[in-house]
Amino acid sequence: MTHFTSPPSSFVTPPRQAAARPAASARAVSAPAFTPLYQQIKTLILQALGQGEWAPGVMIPSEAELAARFGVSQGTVRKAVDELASENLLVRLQGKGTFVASHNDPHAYYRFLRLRADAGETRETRSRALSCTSARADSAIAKALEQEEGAEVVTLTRILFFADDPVVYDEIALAADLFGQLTLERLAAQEERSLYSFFERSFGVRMIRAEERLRAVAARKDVADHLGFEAGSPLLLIDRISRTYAERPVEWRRSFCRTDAYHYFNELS
Amino acid sequence: MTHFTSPPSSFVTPPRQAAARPAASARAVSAPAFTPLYQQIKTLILQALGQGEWAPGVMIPSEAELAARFGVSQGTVRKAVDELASENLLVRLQGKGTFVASHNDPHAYYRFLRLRADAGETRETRSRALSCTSARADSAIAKALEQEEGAEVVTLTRILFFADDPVVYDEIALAADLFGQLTLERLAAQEERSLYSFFERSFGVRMIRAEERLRAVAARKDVADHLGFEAGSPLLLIDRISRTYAERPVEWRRSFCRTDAYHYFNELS
DNA sequence: CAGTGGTCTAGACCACACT
DNA sequence: GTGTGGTCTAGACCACTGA
Repeated sequence: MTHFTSPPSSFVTPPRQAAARPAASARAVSAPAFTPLYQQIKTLILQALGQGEWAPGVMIPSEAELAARFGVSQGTVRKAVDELASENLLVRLQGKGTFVASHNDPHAYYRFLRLRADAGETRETRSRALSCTSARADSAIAKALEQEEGAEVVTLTRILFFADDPVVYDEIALAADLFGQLTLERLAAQEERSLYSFFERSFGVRMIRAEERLRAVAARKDVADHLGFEAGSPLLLIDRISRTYAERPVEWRRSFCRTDAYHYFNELS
Repeated sequence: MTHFTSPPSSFVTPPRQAAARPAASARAVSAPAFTPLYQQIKTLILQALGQGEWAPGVMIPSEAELAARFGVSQGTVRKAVDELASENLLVRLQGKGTFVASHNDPHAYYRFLRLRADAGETRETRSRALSCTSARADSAIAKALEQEEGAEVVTLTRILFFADDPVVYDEIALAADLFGQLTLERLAAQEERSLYSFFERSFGVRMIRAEERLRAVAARKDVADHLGFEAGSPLLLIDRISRTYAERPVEWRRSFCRTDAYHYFNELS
């Protein structure tokens, strides 16, 4: 399909203005706006990803194939894929192909872990699950997961160690429809690099985005005990909401972090 | 200049492989690698920015002009400008032109401020400078600013208010060669939206990147007093190093933040 | 070698903002 | 209307990977 002269294909229907624009009387404000072809392609690829057409870690079709499939030029596919790659949903490897991003990729092991040791490069982490139960969402968790208060969630707690040093205590709540089969046994048995690798491989849920809100708090007694810290000492509290495809929130997490020899690193630009 | 057939121009000298690659014996590992044209263009634009050829906020030449100036196609310039825009060094405005990013732009007022009120959208901030003196860099500040220990720096302290609520206490150290003329009077007199707007307009120094390291600490007595807080209460400590062009670090900053009704917001992807 | 992504060009036309 | 950036195409060739 060419952008200018060919009839719209059944796959992609670029809203050519004359026909696509609603009558002026139908919309008072805010023009319908023009959606570029590459954006539509991006949406189509996103849908394929969301529907699991391509599993995490596998190669997606080549640019030429995608161009043929969607009836656009390779350059247009390229722009769509470029954006998805810059959003960390795809990974391009020259000479090899384009792959679905996965938390099992070595480069992504610590994609969501901003905590670092003050000295040394070591991020040898290990976790110990403490509990895993079914529970009812309180108002904060329900709101975060966009569910009704009292909805069923799976909750778990764990400790994260940096080189055998207990540094983070996590309280996690997961959407029950996706993680209903999670048990402490399965958590203890898994040997993945990160919880998200485990979720991805065992539950087919890929976390693609997250928001964090950080605060300084005084350590609760139980948390302090887990971290070998004194109650009342300052801890970094991180509330995180993680989302999968289509922006669906599926994890709420509250982390308590020791920052006596560790810090949260962030780059601004 | 065409990529394939024309001789190299004096502006851009793409390292064509046959001639440019050093003899195998000269390098043991790690090939010299190929540098794309658009990368070279990007570097040239970056140099022009660093040398102040275009002031912050002004429009840079159109893509067609830049293409002519550098002897490449418009598409190549476009790719270079695209990347600089995605790094927040340039701002593209369809129909208007491409502009040098500035901390005076409304959309950039809070570019480096990740602190938000828990409730409400208001980020009406105001600051009060407390002190401004010349000092010697201690080892931490010297290291951050890539100077010798004991080098002269300008130090200042201030309080940042959110809607008349004192929320952040800042200790700031600045490279003396750039900010030697800064005084408490000038700080008190300035009415810019942010310190970086002020630095940009009055000292010609544009902050383009920063790194932050966050920790939870117990409030020092003096800091607590400034924030109307109790000494020993948990505060969020943020160490920031800000850089101008060519990655040069020019500001070290330590912020103590109340997080009782505010939080540090971050997005992960 | 073939297949992948990566670069570069040239040209046409669209969307948007001014004047 | 003119000028700006934005989209799209078609085609050529380069760089890298792995069989």
